[in-house]
Amino acid sequence: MVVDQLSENDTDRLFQAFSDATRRDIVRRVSSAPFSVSGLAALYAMSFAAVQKHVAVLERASLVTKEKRGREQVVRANHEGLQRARQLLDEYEAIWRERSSRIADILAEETEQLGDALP
Amino acid sequence: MVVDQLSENDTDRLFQAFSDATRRDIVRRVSSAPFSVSGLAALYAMSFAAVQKHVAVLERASLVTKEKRGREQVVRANHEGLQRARQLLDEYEAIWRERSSRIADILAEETEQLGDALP
DNA sequence: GTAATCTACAACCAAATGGTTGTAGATCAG
DNA sequence: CTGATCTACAACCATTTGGTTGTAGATTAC
Repeated sequence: MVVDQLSENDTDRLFQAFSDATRRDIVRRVSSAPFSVSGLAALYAMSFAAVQKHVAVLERASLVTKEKRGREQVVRANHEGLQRARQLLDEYEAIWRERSSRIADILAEETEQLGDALP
Repeated sequence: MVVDQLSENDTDRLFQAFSDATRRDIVRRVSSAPFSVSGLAALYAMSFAAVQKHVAVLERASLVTKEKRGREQVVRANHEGLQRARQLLDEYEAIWRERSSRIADILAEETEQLGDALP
């Protein structure tokens, strides 16, 4: 499926975006209030251009949006990316739980047989 | 309460580990059943050494464990890493929801005032 | 015992990543 | 109008990443 192939790349970008402490901090900040790019840049010990790149990475990952507002660019949280990331991890959790419960079933069965064998 | 103090580097590694399609597939596979490293390697169009490295990345991220079993190395899902990742995303979600509800409150207040102004 | 299998690890390579500086175009303030 | 501010983007650099091949040590199978 072409859709899946494309979304694999999207997923790569999504988790890649989360794999940097500065970017995670930007996500937190803009999740509670909008920031301009320069407003964000003022928060970190790195150049404006570096922060600009981090924001671009987050935008490509659908974790933030940018909106031109006069000469500023307003950065806001984009819930879409976060939602997708959470959903993916939920799927892995579901797979894990399924195996967990299969194991639990087997243990219960063994316990039952043990119960049969003992008076 | 300081339940799980996760260093920024640990978090980097965690999400970095998820940012590759092969590694995500390995996580899914070993979540439903244990695999040897060579058993995993047989699934992908890349060298054994490449898969070995992917498994090592997942192990450092606490997403899988390896256990020597004869000459094989059995790879299993490690729920710890997945849980941490989910918890982190839950925190971002909480921050976002908080802002969301603040905005909803403001809108409700405005609607109320509008109601007061209109007969 | 010998051969096949499984793993570890080193050395190497191309591409991506995260940072820098510098330049230039818009927009706003006084 | 002029200067300050905000952004975009290019060029460059060091390090990391994801892959390769090759070698060597255990363990298992016959």
